[in-house]
Amino acid sequence: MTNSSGQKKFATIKDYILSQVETAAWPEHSRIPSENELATQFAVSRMTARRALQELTEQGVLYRTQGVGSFVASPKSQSSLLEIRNIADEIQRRGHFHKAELVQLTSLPCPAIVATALGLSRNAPVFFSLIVHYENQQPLQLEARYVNPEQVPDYLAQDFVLQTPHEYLSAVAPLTDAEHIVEAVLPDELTRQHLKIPASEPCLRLTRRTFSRGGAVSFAYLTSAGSRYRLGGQLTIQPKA
Amino acid sequence: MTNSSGQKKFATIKDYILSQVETAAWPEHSRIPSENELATQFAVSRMTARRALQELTEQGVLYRTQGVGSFVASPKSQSSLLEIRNIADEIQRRGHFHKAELVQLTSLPCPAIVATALGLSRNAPVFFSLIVHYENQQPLQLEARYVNPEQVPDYLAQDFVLQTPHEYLSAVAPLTDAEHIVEAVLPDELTRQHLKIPASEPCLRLTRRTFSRGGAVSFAYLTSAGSRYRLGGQLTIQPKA
DNA sequence: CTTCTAAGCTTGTATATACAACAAAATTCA
DNA sequence: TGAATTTTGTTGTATATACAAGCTTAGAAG
Repeated sequence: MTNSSGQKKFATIKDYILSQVETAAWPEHSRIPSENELATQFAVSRMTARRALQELTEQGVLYRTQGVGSFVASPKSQSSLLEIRNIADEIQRRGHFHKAELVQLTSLPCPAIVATALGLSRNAPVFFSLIVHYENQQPLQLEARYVNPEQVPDYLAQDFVLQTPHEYLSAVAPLTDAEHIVEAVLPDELTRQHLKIPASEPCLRLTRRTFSRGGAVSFAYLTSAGSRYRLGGQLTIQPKA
Repeated sequence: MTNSSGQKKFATIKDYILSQVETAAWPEHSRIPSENELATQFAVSRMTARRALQELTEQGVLYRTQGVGSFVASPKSQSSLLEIRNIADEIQRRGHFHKAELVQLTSLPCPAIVATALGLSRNAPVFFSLIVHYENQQPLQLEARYVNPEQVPDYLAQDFVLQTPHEYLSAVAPLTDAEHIVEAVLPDELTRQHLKIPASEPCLRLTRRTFSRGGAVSFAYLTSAGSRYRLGGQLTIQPKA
């Protein structure tokens, strides 16, 4: 079921398409290879190639028309997406006490709860980033973040750049313009996958909503494996000096 | 490709599942028929039944676990943040001024995290309560709490001045999905002075901000010394080892 | 009793095939 | 020329099959 790198086949094709789109090798609104062409190129069945195209369509990367083809969707977000990716690199480069890895960065139609939280219309494009945080070489937290694309500059300047998830928990300043909710949940599929925990292991999930004068800016989930992240562990983190 | 009504087959199955969920014929967190069972029941292939289940999972109606089955998701989990916010607004509007008011919601099957914390068996009935704390006639804290039913009398007698307006709750919102609203921080100066605790002692801080379209309307928070705060003990997650 | 193993279920991935629905291009026909 | 028709290629739906991956339970082994 997997290729030489252990990755699933449809995921390999997704990565390929994403790289073509992000590097603008396939420009906006350009027609991309058909299901059959991709299937031939990657030596998979059409249904496998189709799955890659379909998931990217659901994530807002592509749009497809029956009888016509598949096309690269509005990359208005893509320049900003690259910005966020650079910032994730910056977090890692600065050598905070934990390592962060950006595993997914896409623009996707707004889920209902995010639309409500951010005051966006349903299915409006929203930035979605997925970051795995490590401590002691072990995946510790999974951060899913939804960002209002139109407010990215403010968001970057005020909030995102220099703050680590630990600082989210300990710093007081953001409290004046943010809501925090910590809840105990069972891990969703993404969390299970990235933290490598069983479905039955309870997690702590931090939900954070950030506001600017213009309104809600971001909506983030930060999920931590319960067995690795005791509440006491959170409390020992030093506050921002 | 379509059935007698011209509807697509997977859509027919989706509608069926949705009707079962919406009428609570299949209650929350209950296991629903497997892919093969649905395929047999509707005389379709497993992949068609699978598509119905998959799309409903993506929509948050179901959740699925490999090797186990498909289950009815809790719709409240997607909107609980807003429901809690509405309750806070409603409490403030109605002008309740008690030191601590227990607004009991329901008894729930014990989530895994609570089972771990309280030492109950999984899915055993547990008391879920929502407690509002007031100070200086201002709403100060909104607290979600799980209680071991067998310990409720002691709990009531020892800790709180309580009122239980069931009718109020039924009028406001049925909050059947549990949320813990608590944040872990180190104490600030004010907290240290009033609680007489060292700076290194962890605290639980709850924050509550209420917004209208014009901006922030109210802000409520409560910081409690972790060692004195009963909820902290309940929420502490023990490592597996 | 505990621990390990195997069976039997579940969902997840992948293949090969077939036909339907649709749109654009090519062809035919007036 | 211009309109109607056919062809071609695309995505959409559906089936049947196979194996992988994961969880639970039953039973064997110690």
